[in-house]
Amino acid sequence: MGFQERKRQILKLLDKQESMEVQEIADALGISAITIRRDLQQLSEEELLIRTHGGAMKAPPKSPFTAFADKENVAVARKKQIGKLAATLVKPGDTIFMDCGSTVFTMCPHLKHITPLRIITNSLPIVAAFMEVEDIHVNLIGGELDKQRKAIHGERAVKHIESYHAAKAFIGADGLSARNGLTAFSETEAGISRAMIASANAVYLLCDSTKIGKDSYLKFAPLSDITALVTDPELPATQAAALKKKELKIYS
Amino acid sequence: MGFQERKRQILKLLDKQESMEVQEIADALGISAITIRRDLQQLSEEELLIRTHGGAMKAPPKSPFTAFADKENVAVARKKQIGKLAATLVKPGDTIFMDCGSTVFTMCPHLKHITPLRIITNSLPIVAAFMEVEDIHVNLIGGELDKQRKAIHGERAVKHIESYHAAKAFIGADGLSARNGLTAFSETEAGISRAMIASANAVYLLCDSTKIGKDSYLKFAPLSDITALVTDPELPATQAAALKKKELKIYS
DNA sequence: ATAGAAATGATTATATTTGATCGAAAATGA
DNA sequence: TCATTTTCGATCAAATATAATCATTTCTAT
Repeated sequence: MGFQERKRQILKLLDKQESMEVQEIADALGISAITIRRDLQQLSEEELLIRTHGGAMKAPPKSPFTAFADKENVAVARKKQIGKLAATLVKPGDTIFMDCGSTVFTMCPHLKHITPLRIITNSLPIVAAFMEVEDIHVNLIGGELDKQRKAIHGERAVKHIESYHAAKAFIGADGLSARNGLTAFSETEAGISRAMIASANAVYLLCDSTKIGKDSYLKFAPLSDITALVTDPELPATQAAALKKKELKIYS
Repeated sequence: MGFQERKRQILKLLDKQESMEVQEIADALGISAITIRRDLQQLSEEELLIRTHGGAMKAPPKSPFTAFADKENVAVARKKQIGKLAATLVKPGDTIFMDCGSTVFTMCPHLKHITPLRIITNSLPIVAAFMEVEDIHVNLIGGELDKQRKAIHGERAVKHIESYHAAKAFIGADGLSARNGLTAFSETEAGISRAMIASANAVYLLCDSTKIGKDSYLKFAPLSDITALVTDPELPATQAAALKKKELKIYS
């Protein structure tokens, strides 16, 4: 068994075990502890795991192109549910806006068979997701690359969106409340969302229940701007009631 | 069994096995280990697998952005030379256009330390290449996604380029001759190149020697539009002379 | 058919990798 | 705090893989 192969094995073991001791790994692979130590050193230099005294721990998930940053990894299951549900609102032949949030991204796997479809987006992970899909046409919004969010932002991007029209827009938000409507962390992202809202017939807000009833710092759109909220079933009844009172339609 | 056939077989084996040792492959194909080693070296240069001490591993699934189509794999070494040379023309603080050709792409590794830098491009592989580079600012041209070329094309993309200005443009071509100037296969790509030429102070054409003296079907720019040609040292003297006669500067 | 080119295989010298040993450093428990 | 135990890092020797060189075979074009 070669060097690289062993590295893979170690990582695979760690994937299940969360953390392991040197001797434990050595026994599992039938190889001397000193060699395992060398491997661990290299792997930790590559930041594929965390070296500890006597062993190693699983590395915090790295973000390649398609992955999202750490903060996004909360409530993954909930987001996936939302993505699946939101995808049912899309029909073959639609033209849709999709913004760069991680919740919106979870729609992608469910969209692949709703063809033909035209997607206008500023999100690079979304572009990557449809790279191999024949009948989905992608229009990528141009502008400044935001490396952290893996998306395109800026004034030019807003202009770009304004020159298009779509039947439906799927957007995210960092907070949603009956009182303050849609709120966001980031000014630039909010600008994109606003532009999409303005250019779409129907606007669907994808927002998991943990964000509902909470406000982020920037108000960027009133509740009346959105056609419906798509969320998960764990939305507390009191929150649901408050939103319905404002005549907001809710899918969950 | 020919050389190409063997390569295919090796890749097929690896597809199932995840990783194999040299001797293992040699036995499976009934061929000497030394030859397998040579094959593996070539295959790893083409990035179709990962060479390890004692064997090889399946190539990691390429990110949908970084991979180029197969036809690009010809003349890899030549292209890399050109990329390295062209990168020396870039200075810290520059704003540059880069088009979506594979030759232009080879500049990327050499640009990572020329900072700060501002790159305006329609190429997704280039965007991916600089995703993790702090001091390189990327402006992605917006428009229709061309999945095959992993680039953005279309009328909107041309408009986008026209609204910017850059000190230098680095572009490719499918053919170059003293008689017909720059030629291309694809109408849409030619449109992008033309727009970049029009909005840059200096235009550098990156073109490997196999394409020089040949014409593709669409003439898209005269020789006088380009500041200099960057090519490899294998350019035949007769071709070089013909181009120099037209007052074209050549780096090789 | 034959010369030249390319691919393959064998051999040897060089590189890497592996495992062992031992002194130094770090963790553990009183 | 100190002593004990464990782990770590460096150096060395053995095993193994590789690169380089050359001879042989196979293919190609005339």
